[in-house]
Amino acid sequence: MLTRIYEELFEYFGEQNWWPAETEFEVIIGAILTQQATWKQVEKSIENLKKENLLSAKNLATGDVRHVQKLVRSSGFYKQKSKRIINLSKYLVGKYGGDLKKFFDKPVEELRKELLEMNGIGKETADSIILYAADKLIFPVDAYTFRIFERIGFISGKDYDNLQQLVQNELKKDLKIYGEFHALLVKLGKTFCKTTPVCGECPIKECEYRRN
DNA sequence: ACCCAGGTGGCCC
DNA sequence: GGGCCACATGGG
Repeated sequence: MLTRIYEELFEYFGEQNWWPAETEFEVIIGAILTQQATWKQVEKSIENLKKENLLSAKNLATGDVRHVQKLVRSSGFYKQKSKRIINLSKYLVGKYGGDLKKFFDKPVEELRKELLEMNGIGKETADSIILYAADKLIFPVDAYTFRIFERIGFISGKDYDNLQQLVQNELKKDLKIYGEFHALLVKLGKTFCKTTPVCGECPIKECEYRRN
């Protein structure tokens, strides 16, 4: 069933090519900045950081908090987010010399646990980083994914690990497919499956919501 | 003017 | 373990 939905989405929306970033570090920063914010807002912040040459763990680790606050302001929650990306950078420099290859070089579960210990990194952010930056097989679940699968009638309630398992058990274990599926669900959510639904041209035929 | 966005952490029960 | 709430800018 999920594979079928994946194919419907891919056919309707086309390839999404996530994550939009030039470097692995940029994926990490973007993943934190985009929490409860739109990608448009994050793009501005990323651009600002890039101009100031702050998109590397070593440089950001020594960045001035007030300065970084101004640069990421557009992403919202800018005080906590600036503190968090600087702290994370310090950690990466302190423990891995800022070398992400070393940071990522461990089993998925170990990497996930390490990420979740960081302040400001929860399950979705951790899993996004693991999938899109570390290139390891794990499926990120976000608010759209919950909403869509709930309306389809596939789940009830918001159990992250449960939904993640459901997807991972059914979907072909392939990095490209995991990455595309997550991106396509976000695309679907933004387009048709908003808080107040606009089902109209939605490509998901098996959705319970439109039948009722 | 209100609602929402590619969440997370803290506090309460 | 679940149910609130603060965190904040910017677009519809």
